[in-house]
Amino acid sequence: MARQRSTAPGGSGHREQRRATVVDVAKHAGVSTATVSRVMNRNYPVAAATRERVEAAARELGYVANAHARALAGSSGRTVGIIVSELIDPFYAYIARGVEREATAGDRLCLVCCTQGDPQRELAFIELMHERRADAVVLVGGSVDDPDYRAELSRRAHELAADGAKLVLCGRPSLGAGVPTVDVEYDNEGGAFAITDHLITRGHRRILYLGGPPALSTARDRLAGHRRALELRGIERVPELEQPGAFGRSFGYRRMRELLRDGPEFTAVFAANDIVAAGAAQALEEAGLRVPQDVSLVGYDDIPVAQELRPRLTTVRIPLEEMGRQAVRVALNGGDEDDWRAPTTGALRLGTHIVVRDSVGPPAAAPHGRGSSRQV
Amino acid sequence: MARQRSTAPGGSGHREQRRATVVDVAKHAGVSTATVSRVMNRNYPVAAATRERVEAAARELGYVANAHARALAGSSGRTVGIIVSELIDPFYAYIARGVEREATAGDRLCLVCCTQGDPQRELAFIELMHERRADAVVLVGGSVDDPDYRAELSRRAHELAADGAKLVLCGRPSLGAGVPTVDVEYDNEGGAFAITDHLITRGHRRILYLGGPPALSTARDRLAGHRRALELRGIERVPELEQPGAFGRSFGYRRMRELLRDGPEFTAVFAANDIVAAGAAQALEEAGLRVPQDVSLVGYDDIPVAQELRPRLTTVRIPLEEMGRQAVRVALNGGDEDDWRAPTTGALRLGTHIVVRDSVGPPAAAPHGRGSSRQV
DNA sequence: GTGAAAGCGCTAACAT
DNA sequence: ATGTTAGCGCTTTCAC
Repeated sequence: MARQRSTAPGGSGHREQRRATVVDVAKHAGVSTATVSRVMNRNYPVAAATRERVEAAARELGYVANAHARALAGSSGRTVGIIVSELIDPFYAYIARGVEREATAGDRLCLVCCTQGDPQRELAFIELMHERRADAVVLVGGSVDDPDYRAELSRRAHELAADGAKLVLCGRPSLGAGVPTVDVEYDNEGGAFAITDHLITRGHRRILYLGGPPALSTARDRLAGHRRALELRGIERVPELEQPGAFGRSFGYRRMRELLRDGPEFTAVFAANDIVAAGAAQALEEAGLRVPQDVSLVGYDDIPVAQELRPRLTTVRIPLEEMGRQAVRVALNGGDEDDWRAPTTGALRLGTHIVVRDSVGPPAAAPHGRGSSRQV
Repeated sequence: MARQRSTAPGGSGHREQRRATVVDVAKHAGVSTATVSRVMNRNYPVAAATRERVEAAARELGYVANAHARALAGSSGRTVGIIVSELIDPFYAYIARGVEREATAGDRLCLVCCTQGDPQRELAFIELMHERRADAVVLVGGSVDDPDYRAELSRRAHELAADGAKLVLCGRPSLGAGVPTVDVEYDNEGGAFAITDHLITRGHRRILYLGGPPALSTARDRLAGHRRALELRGIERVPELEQPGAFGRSFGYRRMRELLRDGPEFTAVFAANDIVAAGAAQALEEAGLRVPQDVSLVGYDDIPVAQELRPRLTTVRIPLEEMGRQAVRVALNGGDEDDWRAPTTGALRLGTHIVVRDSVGPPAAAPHGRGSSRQV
């Protein structure tokens, strides 16, 4: 569908309202298009009087620059793309906020896409953003570990790089040394280690690890940190105490409920993220179990719901918004068309730390689980 | 700054990698650019064999279409813009989700901007999106009622319309009959009326209305609904029971705390939204007041936190995501360059309904407030 | 300080 | 079914 091209001159003296262009403005102001351009971009010496006239003409004609023509003619697309799996998930929303703010700060607009967890869609969106000549495409959150997928992603990264744009991996593992990406990560494994250790320090030995798709890098790293902490303290790993699954609230609720019925004994649960923790908390509540008296509970991410739960959730804080900011910051400044090493590759790893609130206590005298006495 | 024209990655014998264009692909495939275009857009008869060759050439050259050139040459920008005040606020996030999904469904990409509540920024973003030739610009959430601002907004609406694009007002009052906008609203006033009536029906007479910037249309409408319910039931309006303010959690918390210390008596609280309710809930909790035994509490929006609070919050549900969807749906289909009445103006009003959960009970024997006995 | 003109990469008539 | 050829609206040397 084309912009209205407006037919005909009509009989009346009205000129058809075709959108005004530089040419119109130039004519109207009695200058050349070059001058109009210079005025609009205010980046070139132009006589005050001339500028005044041009601006007046533009205003009068309701001139609105065409960003496409502008982008085509040379300068960058002034765009940053961000791809998340779900906008309403606070984890992604906070990162998106960081990206949006930094993009705006860098005088760019932000293209946003939601994959709903579909890697195929992710790839397609990268392509679309590349077509829009985005200066950077930020890929947020854990990724699956399919070789074909990684290969495709790498290919896209190269294509983008060939075009002077950057693919930013935010909170997911690097694609390897040869692939021109910018990596902005956080210490997933470390955070999980720290909070598990926190639990152990409080005396817990039987800790239930709950949630997180085993296929997602994020979830895998958290589980790895958890295991390392156990190992370091010489605590035997009990397979039934590892219950990965999904990252949603309903998973936390349902699985916890099942486990409460016929799962192993445990005195604490480490939910793979705060959302899962919220679900688990509900199951615990409905089972008449108190947190932290009967069972301790911790999460990961420190999104707002962590403070809304009762008791308030002890969890791992990630500098979400900061990650988003850094992602675009290094992508935009890290390779300013300077001829550094060919594809500018950056890496950044932000720290995490645990936030202690009220959901952890010493282990209950009678640990919870199959065959234990249940209070109801 | 131009696309990097530079050296190819690796030291091997690569030739200078300028981004491939239709011309390159055409040459490489031994066809004309027109054919390449037809293949890429798969919307025109092309011999299978030819198509095959072209596709191969494109793949081989790593051809990525230039969306700007494409947009310039005729077709639309394939873009929908959305402007919200804050992405991490679930109210906006859900609407944004609807917009994004519908945009994607309509084969468009989504430009997102956050104003952080600044009307000036809002205007600026509209302009930017117009420059990008967005097919629709969705403005989400309440607005201030400044005449100059409305005038500016109207001007932008006209400019957009002149360009075949639509300004969509989502959850905010129309700009008037003369202005070419698409309006997608929900029944703010009605929801407030309903939930206040719910409280009254349970026996409450002294209801505290808490939060919401008086300058925002959203907040004003909610307060209006509240007042109408009171009036209809013949309940006298007590000025001190109306405590507008902000839409944030901290406002709810602080003001509630102050009010608990030296405010008027009340048996129920109607928070202007769920976030404010969450803050109020905390203040209540800290004061040793139980909900709903000592005081009832309701909110507005029905965002996820409403289910996370204990007791679960009774509130007003708004079809947030649906609004977002409709916003782009009517904007995109409502005026398909057909020559209907000049500027296609649409309007849509979605319903709200209250969701009863556990935060409302009958009034406490001893109403809460200044001079009342407080349990601690 | 300002103008003229050559593209940027693509699509869409219009030919063939 | 495929090729030719104008532009789309803007920026940007290069002259003046």
